[in-house]
Amino acid sequence: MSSAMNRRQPLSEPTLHRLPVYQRIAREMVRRNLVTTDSKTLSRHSGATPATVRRDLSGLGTLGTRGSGYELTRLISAIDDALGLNRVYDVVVVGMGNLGRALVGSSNFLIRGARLVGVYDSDPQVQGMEIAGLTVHDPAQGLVPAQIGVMCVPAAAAQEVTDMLVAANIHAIVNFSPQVVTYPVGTTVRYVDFSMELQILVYHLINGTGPFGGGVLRTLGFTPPSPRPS
Amino acid sequence: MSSAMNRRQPLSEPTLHRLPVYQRIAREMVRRNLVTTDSKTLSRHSGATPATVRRDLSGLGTLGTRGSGYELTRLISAIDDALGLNRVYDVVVVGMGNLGRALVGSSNFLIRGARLVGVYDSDPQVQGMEIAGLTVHDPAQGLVPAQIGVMCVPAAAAQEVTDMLVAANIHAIVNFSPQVVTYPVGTTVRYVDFSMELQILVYHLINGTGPFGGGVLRTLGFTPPSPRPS
DNA sequence: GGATGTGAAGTAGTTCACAGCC
DNA sequence: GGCTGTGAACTACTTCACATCC
Repeated sequence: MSSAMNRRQPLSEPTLHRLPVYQRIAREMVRRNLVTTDSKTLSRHSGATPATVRRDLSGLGTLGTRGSGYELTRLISAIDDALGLNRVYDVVVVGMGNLGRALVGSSNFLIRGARLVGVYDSDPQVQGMEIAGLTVHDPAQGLVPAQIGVMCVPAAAAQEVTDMLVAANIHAIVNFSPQVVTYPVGTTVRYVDFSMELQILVYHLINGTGPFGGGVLRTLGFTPPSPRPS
Repeated sequence: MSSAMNRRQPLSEPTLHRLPVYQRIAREMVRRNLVTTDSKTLSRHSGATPATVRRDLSGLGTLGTRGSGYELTRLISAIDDALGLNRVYDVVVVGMGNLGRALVGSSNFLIRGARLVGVYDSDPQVQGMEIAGLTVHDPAQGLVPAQIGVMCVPAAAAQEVTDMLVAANIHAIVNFSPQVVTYPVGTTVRYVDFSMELQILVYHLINGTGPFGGGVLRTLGFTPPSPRPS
């Protein structure tokens, strides 16, 4: 039913980042027993303009109905499809401090298709504990095969853990450490940085962007790469 | 010394989101006893092109030296200045589960200028505990005055807590709950969503964007607003 | 020589506005 | 009537390329 690989032109980066938002809204609507929606409603809830919503969604193939709008279940599965959420991916999480536990415990972290296959911590006190149905192991002892690695370790350990992940053939990494790490070409690292959110919010607060400046808040979060420093 | 308010044209959104990245890199360099850097080096570590780095930084006033580059301390304080990090802001955090604790415990969450003034949880078991030097209180009993509110509560409580924050006159909110909330015009909400990072990573993984597609990974994280649903 | 800062050119993303379909 | 989907216009961002200054 769901063939993820109908070769359309790749989604633009901004579109790619709005799709999960639309999906969340659509899921919420389903929860409220709604059946359809339209670009204007999605616009109000997402902050994108109706035209942008339509442009984004039209990139997923023909899924709206002129005159009435979008069927929610169809919309949700089309976005799943576009993002590849109908495929199964194995995820390991390294670092079982508060953040690591918060992540694996959060129902929304493991999205459709993502399967938690390993949890690690270098602290012997934590090793052996059962978290999210898995036993915590020492990452230095080797990692279970996976496609995605998540790092929730202190900044000081970030580079070392990155190297471990790369050595374990895991080339897609989400880094929650406030640390720029280096990695070989062919590896992807996404940085997630809480303090950045605060910084941006403070800026908007001072400059009146966001609340004022047009009514609708529009924000983009930038996260960096870093191929091969010296 | 630091006058944040030299009225330049407001920073563009993409620039605004790269500045913290440059700053992090600069801080790391200072830690390694370096004194200056240049746009090419910042480019390598940030993933932006050298031209983009220069354009971004030139917006902060004249701070580079032709022929040699940027002095790190000057660069850091210029970014602080532009983002308003030299001003003091009061922050409250609602929700002291794993995530809330991880946040207030993380040294990088409270950036320069941000001051944690209140921590809250609706669980009586948690109330009274000392976390990050503060006693946890029941948010329903009222919140201490602050400029910024951070929500680390379950999705089901997100709307209620948003209303509390707004009632307490806190109009800048960071929402870590996977829940789209509604709020009055004049309030800013930034959504931070972990699962979104995974979704985007999965997309890049499938489509070969990022690792391939040009060598350097470039990613943008989009976070939504939502003014007034029905 | 070498790196910044910036007009000018190029590219990407957004918004308009309307034809097409329900 | 209403709402989608999309060429065309517009706006914003990025990149080039070079004059400028150390």
